[in-house]
Amino acid sequence: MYEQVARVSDDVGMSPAPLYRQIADTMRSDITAGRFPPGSKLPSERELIDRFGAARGTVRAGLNVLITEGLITPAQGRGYQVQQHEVFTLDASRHENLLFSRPEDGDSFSNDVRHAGRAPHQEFRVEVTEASAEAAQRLQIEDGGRIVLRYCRRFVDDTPWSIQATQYPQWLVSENPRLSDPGDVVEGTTRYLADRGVKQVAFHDEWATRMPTPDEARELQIGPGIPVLVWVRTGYTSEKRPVRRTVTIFRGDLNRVTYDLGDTDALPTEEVNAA
Amino acid sequence: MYEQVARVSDDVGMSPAPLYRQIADTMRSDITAGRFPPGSKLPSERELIDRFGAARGTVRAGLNVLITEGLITPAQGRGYQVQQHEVFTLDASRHENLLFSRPEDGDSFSNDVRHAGRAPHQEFRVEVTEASAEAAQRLQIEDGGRIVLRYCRRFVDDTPWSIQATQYPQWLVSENPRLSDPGDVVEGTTRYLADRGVKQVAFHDEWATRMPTPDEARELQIGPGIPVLVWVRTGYTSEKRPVRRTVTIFRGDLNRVTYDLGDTDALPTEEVNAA
DNA sequence: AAGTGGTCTAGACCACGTA
DNA sequence: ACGTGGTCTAGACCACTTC
Repeated sequence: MYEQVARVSDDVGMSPAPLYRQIADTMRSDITAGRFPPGSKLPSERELIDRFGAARGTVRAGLNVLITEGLITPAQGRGYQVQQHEVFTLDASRHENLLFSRPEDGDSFSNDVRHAGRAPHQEFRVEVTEASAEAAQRLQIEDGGRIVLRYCRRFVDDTPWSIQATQYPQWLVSENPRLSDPGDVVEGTTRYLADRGVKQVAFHDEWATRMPTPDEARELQIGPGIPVLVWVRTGYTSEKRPVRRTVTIFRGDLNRVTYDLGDTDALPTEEVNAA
Repeated sequence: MYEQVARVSDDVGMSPAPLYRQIADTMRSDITAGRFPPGSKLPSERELIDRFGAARGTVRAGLNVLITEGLITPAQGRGYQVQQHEVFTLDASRHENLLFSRPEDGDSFSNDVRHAGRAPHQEFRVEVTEASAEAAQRLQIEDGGRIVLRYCRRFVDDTPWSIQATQYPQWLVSENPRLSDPGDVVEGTTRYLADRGVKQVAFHDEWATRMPTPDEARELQIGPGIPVLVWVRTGYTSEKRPVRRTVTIFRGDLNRVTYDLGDTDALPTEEVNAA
C-alpha cells in the first residue's frame, strides 16, 4: 500500500523534494510569513497528517528539520511552539574594562543586566585542580601547577544565560584570597584585583560557536537546534603577565556581542541595535 | 511483538533512558574516547541494529542526535563519518585595520589565508537596490535611498568558507566606481577607499550565532548540526560618517575569531592557539 | 551485484499536560 | 478523560557508492 500523493517539484524534470522536506518548507514559510507568529502554536501532528496525507513519522521528520533549525520547540502534551528570542547584547570592548567602569559599579554582568531592566542572579562554585597543559601554557605557569577554578552560572529573570569558568593561578589566589570565596565578589573580581594592585590592562578574546555538549544543553536548558557562543578571555597585567583565563558559554539564541575598534570618537554615541 | 532489551538506568528507580538515547550516548563516548577518530567511519546502520537489538528507525534516531550535535555526517552509500575540523582564526582587531596592514598587501582575506599556507579563492556579484529601513538608518541615508550591494563568496582550498554582503551608500560608489566592479578589487576595498581619501578610522562589530537558513546551508555546503557565525561590521570615517556595512556568514565549525583589547604592548607577541 | 543511507508507511504503547 | 508529543517496531522501495 504505497499510495503516493503527487509531489511538487521546483523544476520540470527535477526529482521532487521528499515529502518530509515539503512539509518542512511549507511550515517554515508559514512561520516566516507570520502566519504562525513567535510564541504561537503549530497545528498538532495528527492535523498535519491529514493536511499532508503523510504518515506520522514523515510529519515528524519534517518538523524535526525545523527543530534543528532552531525555529520551533516541541513540548510533550503541549504541541509545537514557534521560538521567540529576546536578545541581550554584550559590549565586549567595554565589558570588565576598567577604563569604562566606575568604582561604585558592581560586577559587569549584574550591571549590564540591571541596566537592561532585567533581574540577574548568579551561582558560584570554586575548585582547586592541577593545570592542564594548555591552561599552564596560557597562564604561564609550570606544567601541573595548581590553578583555582571559579565556576559561575548566570541567570536573567530565572532563565539560564551562561556558564562561566575562570582559571586563576594559585599564586594569585594566595595573595588575593577572596577569589576562592564560593560566594559572590560584589564589586567584581576584576575590580577586586585592581584595588589590590593587580590591574588587567589588556585582554585577548577568542570567540567560537558550536552545538552544545549534552551537559551544556542541560545546564543552559536548551534543546536541539540552538548553538552556543564560546568566549575565552585572557587578562594581562602591564608586566605581560597573564592573571586569569575565563571561558564563558552563552546560549546562542539569547546573546549577541559587540566590539568597538579604532578611534571611538568617530562612532555614534548610542548604537541602535535592531533585530 | 514488543520484546524489549533490558535497559540501563543511571540510578535505581530512575526511568531508563530511551533506547535511541542510549545508542547516541554509547556512540558519542566511543567517538570522544577516540575509538572512532575524526575522519573514520562508524559501523553501518545494519550492524548497529544487531549490536543494540533495535529497529532501524531507533538506530537512526540515535545517530540523528549525533548529527545535530555536529559530531558525525551521513553520506548516502558511504556510511557515517566522524567530523574533522581544521579551524581558521580571524584576528578581527587587526583585520582590515589600516594601522596594521601595509600598502603592498592585498585584501585581508587572501592575505590571512595565504599566510596560513592555504589557497584562497573568491566569487563576486554586485547589485543595486533600495535600502531597507534598517540599512538606511545604519548607513545614515534617507529611507529608500539607493545602496550598492557587493556580494562575495569565499573559499579556502575549494571549501566554501564564508559568504559576505557589503552595503555601500550610492554616493560613495559614484565617487569610487571600482566598488561596483563585479570582479576583485585586488588591494582590498578598504585600502582602495583609503587611497582615495575615504579612511575608515573606526569600526563597530556585532557577532551572533544561529543555525543556517536552508540557503546558507546550501551555499556553504554545511549539513545539519553546524551553526554559523554572523559578523556585521560597520566602518566609519573620522567625520562620524558610516561608509559601509558588511555582513559575513562563516561556517561555525571552521572558524574562530580573536580580538586584542587595551594596551597591546602587554600582550604576548605571538598567541599560541591550541584547539 | 552488494552494501549503504534516504524515505515512507501503519500501527502500537507510553508519558505528559490540561481540564 | 482526552489530546499531544515521545518512543519503538517491522517491513518496504529507492538512490547512491563501491567493487
